[in-house]
This record gives sequence, C-alpha cells and structure tokens, in this order.
Amino acid sequence: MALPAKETFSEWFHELIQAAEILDIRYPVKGLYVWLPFGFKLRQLVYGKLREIMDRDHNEVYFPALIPETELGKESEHIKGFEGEVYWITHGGLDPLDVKLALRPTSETAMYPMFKLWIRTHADLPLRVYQIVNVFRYETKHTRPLIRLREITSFKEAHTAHRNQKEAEEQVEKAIGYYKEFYDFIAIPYFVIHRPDWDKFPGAVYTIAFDTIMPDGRSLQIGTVHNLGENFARTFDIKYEGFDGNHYYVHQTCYGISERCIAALIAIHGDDLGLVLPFDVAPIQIVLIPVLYKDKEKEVLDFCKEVVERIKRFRYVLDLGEERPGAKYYKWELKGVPIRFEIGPKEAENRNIVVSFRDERKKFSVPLEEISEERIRSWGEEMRNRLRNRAVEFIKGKLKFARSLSEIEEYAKSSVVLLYLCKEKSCGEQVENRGGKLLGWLKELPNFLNFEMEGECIVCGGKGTLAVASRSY
RNA sequence: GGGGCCGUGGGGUAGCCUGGUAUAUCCUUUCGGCUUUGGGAGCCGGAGACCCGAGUUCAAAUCUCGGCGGCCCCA
Repeated sequence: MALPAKETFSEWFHELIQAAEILDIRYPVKGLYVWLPFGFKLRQLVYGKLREIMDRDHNEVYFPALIPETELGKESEHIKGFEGEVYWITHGGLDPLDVKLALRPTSETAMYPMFKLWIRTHADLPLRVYQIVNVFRYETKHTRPLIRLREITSFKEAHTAHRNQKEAEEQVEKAIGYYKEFYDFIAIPYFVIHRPDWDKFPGAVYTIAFDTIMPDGRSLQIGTVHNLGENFARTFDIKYEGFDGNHYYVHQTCYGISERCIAALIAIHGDDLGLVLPFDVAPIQIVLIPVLYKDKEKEVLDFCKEVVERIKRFRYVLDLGEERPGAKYYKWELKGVPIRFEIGPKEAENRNIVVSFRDERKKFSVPLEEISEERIRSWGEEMRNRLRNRAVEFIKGKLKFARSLSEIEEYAKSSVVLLYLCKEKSCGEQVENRGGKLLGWLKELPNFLNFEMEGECIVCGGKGTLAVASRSY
C-alpha cells in the first residue's frame, strides 16, 4: 500500500505511475503501455499548454504514420541514424509489399516530400507546422514507461522551412523560447545544451537539447531543437523562387518534445506520498473531504454545497466515499491534488474551511467568504513557485563541478558533472571514457547557476566552454 | 553487444533446491453485512493465482528444453 521511498527512484517511479493510475504497464508487448483515464487527463492538460504555445505561430497538421522505404532512405545520414530501430510493415494481408512501409520513427521523411509540393515561392515561407502523434522505435535497451518506449505516444514535432540560414537560426532561438516557457510553466528546471557534433540528430547541422536531472542523478533529455540547414532540402528538392526569380533551397528546422515531459513532471515534483502536480495541470485541482458524524451530516453537507458554489469553475471532487477522512487524505495525496479542503461540523458551524496544500501539507483555516477564484489562482501560482524553487534546489544538489578527469569518474556515479571542455572530439572521448555521457556544451547559463562560461579544457588545457556529462536515460 | 536473475489471485509474496500433505501461504485488493468516521479503523462472511508450449515421470508450481515477458550488471 505504501509507496517505496523516493530514494529508491526506479521502484518508486515504477509503482507510482501504476498506483496513481497514470499508466497500466501490463500490456503484453514490451515497451508499450496503456494510458489510464487519470494519466490521459494529465497528458491532455500538459499538452494543452504545449498546443497553446505552438498555435501562436504554427499550424497543426496530421501526416500518415507510414513512410515508404524509398522516402525514409533518401537522406543517408538520417537513415543511418534510425535504421536499427525502424519497425517495418512488409505485408498487406498475405502478399509481400513491393515497397516496404516504415512505421514513422519521426516524420521528416513523411513531411518533406509534401513540403516540396507546398513550397513554390518566397511568399510560401516561412512554413511552420506541428503535429502531436505516436512514433515507433524498436528499442533494444531496457524500455521504461514514459522514458524509453517502443511506441512514443505523445510526440509533439514541429517542422519549419525558411528562406535562409539567418531565418532558420532565428527560428531555433524561438523554439528554445517556446520550450523554456513550457518547462517553466510546469516548474521543471532544465539545461539548454549544444550537443556534440557526433551526437546530433541524424541529418541535422546541429542539435540543441533540453536536459533535466532525475532523482537518481541521471540526466533526462526532455526536448530537442535541430537546425537542419539545407540538408533535407537538397535531398527532397525543396526550393522556392526568390525575389530575383532564381530558385533557392529552403533552410529547415525541427524540434520535438515527447511524454518524457510527463516523466520529468512526475519524477521531479513527486514525493514519498505520491504525485505532486502543479495546479494548472492537475486533473483534479481541489478535493473536498467532508468529515461526517452521525446526526450532523446535513449541516456538513449543506456547507459543502456552499463551498462547491465558490469553486465550481475549477476541477474539483467532493469525496462522498465511505472511507474515513484519513484514508481519503492519503488517496488524494497519491494523486497529487494540489489543494484539499477539510469540512467537518466545526467548519460548518464557524463557516470556515481547513485548507492544506499538497506540497507543504500544513493545515490552516480560511473563512468561507475568502474562498474566491482569485484567491485559489494565487494559491496555485504560489505553489508553482514553491515547486520550481524546490526543484531548482534539488538540481543544484545533484550537480558537481569537476576539475580533473578522475573527478568526473567519481562524480558521475551519482551526479551530473559540470566541466570545462574544448570542442575537440578526442577531448570529448576522454570525458566519455570516464563513465557517463557528454551531453554537450551549455548554450546559456541557467539562471540558478553562477559559473563562468569559459575555462580551461579539462583534458588539453585549451580554450574550453562549460560542458555537462552524466549518466543518462 | 556480453553475462546473470526471475515469472504463483488485480498488486506484493511463501512453497521450488530435495516432484507426491485431503483445501497452494501470508499481506493487500475486491464484494456483502455489522460497526465506525478530524491522518491509512475493527469484526464476520464471500471472490480471486501456479506465463505459454513441449518433454521427463505413475505423479510437475517444483525437473529439462523452447517461446513470450520482466529485472539487474558489464560494454
């Protein structure tokens, strides 16, 4: 009944997503999981924010899930990066297909043949579209719910085309801005990191990634932004007619976020009692627990109705179940409900309410008249700030700065390691040989860190930039 | 890529090594009833399991092989 402690992160996470009814992990295919109603609601609320951000200057589209082998294989770097993990449809009924069909591992090669048809002149640019779809990857490593999946069910991928490199660059910056806004909204701290050249997206010119830190000190990539340059445009022959009547290749970008954002949300904010959800994305924002005694039930229930009148604009539950109040507290804490109202005979008599916040778990009384939409929203806002501060403190505690290669080896076992490193591949390899993966170089310093961006390379002593290495998911 | 461990009610488990007990253990869950209700109440009664397939054997949860699934370590 009790959850494993959060210190045993793997077990805690594994049991929490089931106990809190996020996913049912018993689906009989490795790496595929079922979203339960509560989990799906959380997903919809989180992705609602992502959609709101995207809808400002992207159009939502839907492309087919099947990609012919002839298109998937066109861009040589791209296919090399994915060929080991593509699921293939080889038959229609009993007949072998002339051209095999891939279940999309990502949608560049589905979209770009159409981009070629859509883009004719500079007036068609910039083109900015996104879709939220499932993608399939045949993972051979350990699959994990929400983190390493064979069917990623919630891949938000945006694809853009521009007139020149400068505009593509600007789009990369904008994309980073969208993702910052998104992760700030759910109070998840992140690092914005320029991936090493040898670890960029297959077919990209360069890759910027968002990484956060899980409770066990391993890093989790929670978003990527790629500048594709003209690479795909040349392969798929995507050209536009410029002002001068000449034809030019477009410059493209793409950027994505998957349900790993939900994994980060659960893992970073949760505690020993279960989920802790920010007010805006909680499927249930307020729970009312009546404390019923014989002979006084009517007073309490009538007062509950008055309270409900004041909070009906929010997602609330009045829990009239048979359990005792204590059992209900635990149940709704497991589900991460941000605000709890306790209403018993004393409250009914004094016309006040006992309030408790999920993250603090203190109790205090508030007169009924003070319960208003503004008051509740400000509680939600304060809670987001507390969650963010707590997450930042946690992440700072998981960071270590290494001054030597041997320190990297020592620290990487349980922490994320900061170090100065130059861009030479041989120096990067030295770091990776010490355990952990080189995530790359910080594109910008997070506002919660106080470091110089430049320093001596930990390997060769040359000009280095602040870099990050860690064991990663 | 290499190595190891493990599949028993919805969840967690005992039994397996050394095959055989008249009803497969315990906790949780769930259903009915009584009783209770301010931090996981109690009592009574009921429900629910040996991953799949083949083999060995008089007899398989237990031994062997294969499949499927899960976990851990190393690269």
